[in-house]
Amino acid sequence: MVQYTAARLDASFGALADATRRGVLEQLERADASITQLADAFEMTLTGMKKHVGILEAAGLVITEKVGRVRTCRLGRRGLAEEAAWIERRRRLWEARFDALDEVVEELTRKEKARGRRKR
Amino acid sequence: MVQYTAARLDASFGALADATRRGVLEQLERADASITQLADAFEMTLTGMKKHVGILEAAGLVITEKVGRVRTCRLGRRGLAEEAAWIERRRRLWEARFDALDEVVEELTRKEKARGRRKR
DNA sequence: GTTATAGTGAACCAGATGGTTCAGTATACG
DNA sequence: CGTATACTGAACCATCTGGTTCACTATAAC
Repeated sequence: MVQYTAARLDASFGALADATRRGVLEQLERADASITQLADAFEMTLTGMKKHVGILEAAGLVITEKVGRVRTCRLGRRGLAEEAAWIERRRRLWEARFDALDEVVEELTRKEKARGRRKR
Repeated sequence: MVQYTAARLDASFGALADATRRGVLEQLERADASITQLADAFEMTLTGMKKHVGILEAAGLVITEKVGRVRTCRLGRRGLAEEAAWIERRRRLWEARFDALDEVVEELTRKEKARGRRKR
């Protein structure tokens, strides 16, 4: 699952659109953790935290493994490559667009000044 | 508004978690557009599209200006800098974490092989 | 074998989301 | 002036979200 780009971006941006889930990811950067540990860290019920982990897992950002009665969560190896690529693409194109706009503004300003010199 | 990081990331990742809204951004990369044009392009009611634009605007990704009866939408200058930074940070830290893990695995593999040589 | 721990699943809740329709208002056009 | 266009706002709808509680299962620990 989480394979076609549009659905994948829906899932992962959706997963990132929540401060608790972003916090969980940052937590897992430091160390793998059980559901209980995460629930404690974010002052939430086990059930609530399990839902968050489920969303992160469905988005492919986290993987979990249950050993005995403990489910350990760790960062998914897939990471955020696709998301980063999408955003970077936007940034590059937007900047190009803004630069073009800036030129127009500059041009107008130059003409305005020239007109000012002539008229005033 | 859209100023403090956590709330800003909530808003912008939330805005990006929808294919229509991502599509609108890509559309605006090519040219500014009115609500009507966007609604047509995405086969949606005016009202529906206005809501999407509202969400993008609240996230600071789009700015709009109404002249006469037409509201023109364009890309917001703020762009996706903060979002890109957050994601890139994650990527760098995750890679470091995976590299560390890889070393452990490699170490174990090496030991395993050495043991194999001795015993077999 | 009893008890404590870790997680799971179902059901519920209030509020958000993604859409619609319908009834306006404001502006442009002839 | 009268009509068409472009948007706006309110209300409604089904579904999803983020959270809870409660009842249950599976595993550890004594």
